[in-house]
Amino acid sequence: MPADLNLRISPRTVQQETVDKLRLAILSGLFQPGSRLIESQLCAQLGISRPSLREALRSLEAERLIEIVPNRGPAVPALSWEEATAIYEVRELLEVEAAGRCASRIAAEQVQELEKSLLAFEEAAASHDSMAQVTTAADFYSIILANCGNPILEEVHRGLVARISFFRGRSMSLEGRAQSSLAEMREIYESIAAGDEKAARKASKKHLLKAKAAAKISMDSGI
Amino acid sequence: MPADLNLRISPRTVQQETVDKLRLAILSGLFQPGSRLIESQLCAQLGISRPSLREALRSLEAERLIEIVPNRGPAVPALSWEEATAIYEVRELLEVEAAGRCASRIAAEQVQELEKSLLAFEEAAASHDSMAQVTTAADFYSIILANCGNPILEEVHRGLVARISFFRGRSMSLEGRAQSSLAEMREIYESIAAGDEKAARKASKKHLLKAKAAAKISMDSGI
DNA sequence: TCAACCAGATTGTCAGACATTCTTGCAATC
DNA sequence: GATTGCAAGAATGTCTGACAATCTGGTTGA
Repeated sequence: MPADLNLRISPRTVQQETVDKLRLAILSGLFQPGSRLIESQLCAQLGISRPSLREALRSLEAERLIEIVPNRGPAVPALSWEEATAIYEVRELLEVEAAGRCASRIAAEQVQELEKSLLAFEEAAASHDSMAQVTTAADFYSIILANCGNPILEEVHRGLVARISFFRGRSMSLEGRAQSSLAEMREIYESIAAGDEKAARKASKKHLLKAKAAAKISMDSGI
Repeated sequence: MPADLNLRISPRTVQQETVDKLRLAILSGLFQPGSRLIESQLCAQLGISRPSLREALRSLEAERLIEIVPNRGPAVPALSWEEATAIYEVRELLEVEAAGRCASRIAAEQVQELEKSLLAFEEAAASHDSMAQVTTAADFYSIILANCGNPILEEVHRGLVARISFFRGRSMSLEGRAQSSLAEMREIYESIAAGDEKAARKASKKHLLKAKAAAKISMDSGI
């Protein structure tokens, strides 16, 4: 038996469930950026006590998914474009690296998985369900990140992407963005499948820059 | 008055104080990796209630400075070398980028500050106070990170460095490491002061690789 | 119109309680 | 002797209830 196999079964606690539910609510846009969260309301909605809720809120605060100002309580932060840009830049750094590493080390089995997720995105892109588009695109990336050989890279990346989920959802519903996104992702996939590290980096960088540009457009237009 | 100036004064809450104290205790090595933290003991030592403590612990858990296993409670994680390597790799990615950006955008005033911190490290390196060495070296980096123009890069970097503080302390007390570290840092400083982005990246990368190697040695020798 | 003020809402923090789970030492069994 | 089973104690997960400090919005008074 491998020594590092963690056999411990972790019972899901109330606080974990709460963190997951709230995180999902934020990422899916149920809580709009800028809106405040009222402890008593959330307790009632979730059917939990205040201490449990507050623990969950502290976790989300540390993840930067909410902000808690003393005596004002928690709120979903409204990202400025400067902050979003900074996140996109770091994300580029990580994602390009991950794509490159992934290309030179991914197993055949995972390549198939990656292809499958690309097809799933293709289907979503054909529809006009921007929620499904964001989800399937996220799956595609997470397979790449999971196969880059560095779990920290994956972890940090996930944290950053979560913080710009708002922009991702809006930019994906931009006219023609899903289709061009599909083309870029296919290029990434081809490079990785071919084991071409350099091409994978290049394709990944191109995709990121376009995604960022799309996010900028959607932000400027929408306000 | 600039619109983005945040004039809100934030009263420091019990939970913030607690997070800071505990974080410092972990970073300074007061709590050894692997050791478990007992809520009741910490409450008594810190003079706070259990709910406040638990909120603070959740924050630290989200920062990955402690691990909380359901029904077993919090503990300081003992980093494996694989995990440490992964962190060093991402840190390299971020730090090299930061050094490069810093070189091409830092103001003269900040260069002076950087020089001052280099001198402080020089002094610490001459002594044999490895605690002071780690602190002053951390100051040096944080000035670079603060001037790279990307606050997210800075934030993520700080989080990663915190998680390997244990290794940093040990490797710095390695024979001759402080002196060679000083030489590497001086090279970084010179490049940045000269505004030479490429050289700054190169020097920064070299420094990181050596730091990582030193950490490996200290780990292998010390168990 | 504007400033002061007051009531309600909300958060920060604590104390205490109890069920569940983990740990550990000891006894019993093979 | 090694292993299993059990029981007591310790520690955690969660809840209820409470109260002071702070914030918010509207009303009153100048």
